[in-house]
Amino acid sequence: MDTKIICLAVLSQGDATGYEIKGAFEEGPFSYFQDVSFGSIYPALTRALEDELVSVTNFPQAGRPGKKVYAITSKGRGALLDAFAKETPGDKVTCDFLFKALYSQLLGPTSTQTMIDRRVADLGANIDRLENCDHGTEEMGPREAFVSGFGLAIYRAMRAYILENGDKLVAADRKLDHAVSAAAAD
Amino acid sequence: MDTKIICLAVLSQGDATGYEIKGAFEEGPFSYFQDVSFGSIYPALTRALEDELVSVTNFPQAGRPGKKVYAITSKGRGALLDAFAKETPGDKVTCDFLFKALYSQLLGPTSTQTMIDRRVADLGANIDRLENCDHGTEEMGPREAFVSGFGLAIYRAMRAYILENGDKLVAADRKLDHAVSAAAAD
DNA sequence: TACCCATATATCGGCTCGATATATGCTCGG
DNA sequence: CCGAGCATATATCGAGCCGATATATGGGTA
Repeated sequence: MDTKIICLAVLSQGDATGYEIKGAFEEGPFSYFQDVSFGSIYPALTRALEDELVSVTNFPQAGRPGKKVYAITSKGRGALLDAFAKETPGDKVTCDFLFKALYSQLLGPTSTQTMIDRRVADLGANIDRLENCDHGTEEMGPREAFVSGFGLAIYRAMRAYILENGDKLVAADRKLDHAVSAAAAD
Repeated sequence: MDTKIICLAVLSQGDATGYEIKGAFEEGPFSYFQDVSFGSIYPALTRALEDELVSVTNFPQAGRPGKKVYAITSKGRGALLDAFAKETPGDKVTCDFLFKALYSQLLGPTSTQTMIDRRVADLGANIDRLENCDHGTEEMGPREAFVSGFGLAIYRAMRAYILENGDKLVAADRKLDHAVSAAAAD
């Protein structure tokens, strides 16, 4: 999703600084599907300001760099609604693990097994985080619960699949290893 | 995954042109988790050539632009192995649908329902494609089967979750709608 | 015949990420 | 009691990526 739209969406629920916009996604249950870097946010806010989609108020602070609190304008609200009305591109599971799996013969059976174990552990950590988040501190609305539950369901499905089929990947690499050894013995 | 590494990985299984490297991912069962654009491939191949990770052979063709067939070098093989040995960043489910779901009050119940229906249909199409691919034409090795099966499992989990919980999202938007109407009536 | 598609390479603008710079107060461990 | 590191807060830069566009032409289809 376009950084400009992310900013507008956050601002539609209340004024915020660039720092706070990043904070809305970098931790909490939503970091699994969306994150934004400062290198995107600040230029995006500047562009949005030029297009009059947002307005700024400066709050100089002693010592620290002054806060710049952004607010969405009615033009910005229109742009946000337009973007939401447009059709969304399909989902994408971006995952280096899958790419490596496709070429696991480069790793060999031992490293492949290590990679699988690491991925399962990683997914477990993510699942724990989302589960605890669920019972967590502040009240979670139905939308937040839906998105967080979605992540939980996907992560569980990933782990289950890897746990069930990972050995086939290792077996393929082991078979190739034997074939190479046999050829070398000739 | 770095485009340079994608190119090297494809070339490790045989010489290819830039056009063929793109073809390896843009269709077939692997497009769901990885794709590369020409705008990335050609510059990446040029850089790899400068770093002596690949070599080229030119095949001028009558009429058409000449094919440039790339081959991986031993230095390139080393770089590929290094990249595979490094730890991978965790998976990411990039999905505009989830972002919109988080802010579905901007859409209202009707549009939210439409969005959900469209997403379910879309996922169904993807599932069909992966299922048919599975029984498909050419022989699929265990690695290809693993990756393709992974996609199938994830898409099914997504669809199941949305089918089961989508109504909660719509209900939240409907409730808000009523509240707004009541406030307007005051 | 006209049009679009497949083959094939290449570049450009705009955008994104990750790293880095700047500036300061607060907290925690040694 | 002092320094390290972290939280707050903005901003910029280089490298790389995506999508669109340009170029060139043979083959198939309406």
